[in-house]
Amino acid sequence: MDLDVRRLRVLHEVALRGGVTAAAAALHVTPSAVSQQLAQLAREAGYPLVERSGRGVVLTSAGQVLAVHAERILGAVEQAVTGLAVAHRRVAGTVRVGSFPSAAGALVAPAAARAMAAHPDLDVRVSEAEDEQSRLDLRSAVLDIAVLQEYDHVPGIATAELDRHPIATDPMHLITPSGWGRHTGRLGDLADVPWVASAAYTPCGRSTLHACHLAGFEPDIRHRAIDFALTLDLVAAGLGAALVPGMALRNVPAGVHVEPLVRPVTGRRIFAVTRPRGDGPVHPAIAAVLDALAQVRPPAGTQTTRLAAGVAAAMR
Amino acid sequence: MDLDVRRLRVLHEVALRGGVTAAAAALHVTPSAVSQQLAQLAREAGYPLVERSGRGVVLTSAGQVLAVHAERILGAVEQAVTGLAVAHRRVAGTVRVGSFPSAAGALVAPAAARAMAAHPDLDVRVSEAEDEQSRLDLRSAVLDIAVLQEYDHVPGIATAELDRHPIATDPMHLITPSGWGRHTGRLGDLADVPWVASAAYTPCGRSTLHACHLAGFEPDIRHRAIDFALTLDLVAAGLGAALVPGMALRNVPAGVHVEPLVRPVTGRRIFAVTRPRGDGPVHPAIAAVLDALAQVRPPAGTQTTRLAAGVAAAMR
DNA sequence: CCAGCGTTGTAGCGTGGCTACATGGATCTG
DNA sequence: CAGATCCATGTAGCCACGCTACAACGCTGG
Repeated sequence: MDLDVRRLRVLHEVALRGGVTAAAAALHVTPSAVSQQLAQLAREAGYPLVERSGRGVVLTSAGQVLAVHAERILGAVEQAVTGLAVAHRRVAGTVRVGSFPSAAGALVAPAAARAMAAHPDLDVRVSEAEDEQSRLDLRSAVLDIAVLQEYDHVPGIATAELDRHPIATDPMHLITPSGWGRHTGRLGDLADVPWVASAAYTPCGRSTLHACHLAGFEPDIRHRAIDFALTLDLVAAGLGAALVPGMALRNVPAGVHVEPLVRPVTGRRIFAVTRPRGDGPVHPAIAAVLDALAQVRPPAGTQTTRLAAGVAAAMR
Repeated sequence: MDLDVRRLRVLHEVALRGGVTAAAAALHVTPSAVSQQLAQLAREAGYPLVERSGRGVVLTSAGQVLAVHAERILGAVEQAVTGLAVAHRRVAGTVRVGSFPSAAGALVAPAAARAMAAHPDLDVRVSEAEDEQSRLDLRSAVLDIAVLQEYDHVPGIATAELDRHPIATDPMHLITPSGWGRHTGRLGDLADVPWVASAAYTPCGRSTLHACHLAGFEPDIRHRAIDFALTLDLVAAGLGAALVPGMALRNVPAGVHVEPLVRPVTGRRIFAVTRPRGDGPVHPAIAAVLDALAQVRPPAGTQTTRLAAGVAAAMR
């Protein structure tokens, strides 16, 4: 009984994505192929692994057990590949990095360029995605590094069982139309103005709300943006004040006043996660990108604090 | 890059057996198939894994690294199967036990019968083999349990990186033709008689020699046996004295006097080894056989001491 | 230097996995 | 409550991969 890795990857993907169709999409095959592989794996394992539930499927207890082991096995395979690269001290190959939008341009793009310049055989690929999708893609080896964020006082994404590499802290800034002239840096002084915020389902939107509550008022949110560029434009148009992380302040349009938020001080932590490597080494190519991420200086105009200390050390 | 388990098993086998042909034999395929799989694996890994050396091949450094990881991966796969069986508390399947000759009949056969009687879905298969071959077959998953021996003062087989389960200690006995009448139990009193010993390359043969040296004399070894039955027949024929472990004394022919060796006291330890399971559980079927091995009472006439204590505990 | 062993290439066959399509069950909607 | 939709699973057929059998080649030991 030999439990092919290919099949185990299928099971893992079904467990991760919650269905045959989603797993098939992630694996770039048809649902039929996934279904057949699952059936074959169940035959080999001796127990049914999934059972139908409504429109979809759920894992049986055997399926859950095997899925957990599958992730370990896939990890062991990855460690073998890493072992080969480490033995040859070769920084080469493709590293796929997923990042939430505002860090993708400000942090990941320069880090990718820096890493590729330093290592000619290294190929870094960046993809912009929301945190949760990055996390899933990381676990299913679509990505090698996920750059995630965690706002103060807002529950972050679950990163247990993933390796965490701090990159930077990014304090919130208060932006107001220049014409207002109310530049105290204190949130409480802006309780009576209209607000611009990120969408309610985003951690930034939740963070804004929480910060206002800390300052003792309920913000009158008139406009909702997804992209920080729109937030800036709305503020530039005089339609309200907003709270944005420093990294979003690379290209501030005219008519916007920026100041650090001094009361209450709040912000977000930016960090990278990788698949757990146990007690083994990090793949040299991934280590090179993590290094570049830790060392990149955010573009002028941002107020982000680097956290290079310890990151390079943590990688080896 | 996905490194199929099947291929990794091929590499592992080549590393273990030291050649393509030997690995092919162990895997029940032709050498050509092994060679092709190896070439394919090298292509996937990105490095050559073997290089020709004289008539055979040796692993490159990359090959060695990958072989080590291969064993871990194969272990992880086995732990997955074990996890399924444990989750269903099902003592079923085939357990292959390899044993050195004298324990195979005295210990393993009754243990196998006992285990199969207790668990109807359990299939135990016994094969007699020398320690070193059992060890190799255990590591390449041809066997699930290897029953090995270790004589006092004789270097035993390397069992590092294998899980060890003590079964019994087996003290040496002095056997002499009945007619001699020299029954002191002391080796030193038999310095001037002819001897029968096991072949020089066997640990028992070496043990006999060492015991005589401890007693201060060089034995005059006239006859060499492989099987203890022949040893007994030679002694029964009056051709010499011999030193044999208690377990070999199940069917003592007429004309042989048996007494425990009291000076010097020496013997062998009998133990089972299994593939390392890390911090995971033992497969229920294997645990059942280990349990039976620990609990079996050696047939009447032997002088073996059971070591049941702690074995059952160690298994869970 | 030849015989033999061991590994590697090549042709051909069989197995197995994939796609495309069809089927069947469950949920949502008008 | 029926039709639409979504999701998983069977079926047929094609393609790719791995195996065997056979041949060739290199090294070693007598």
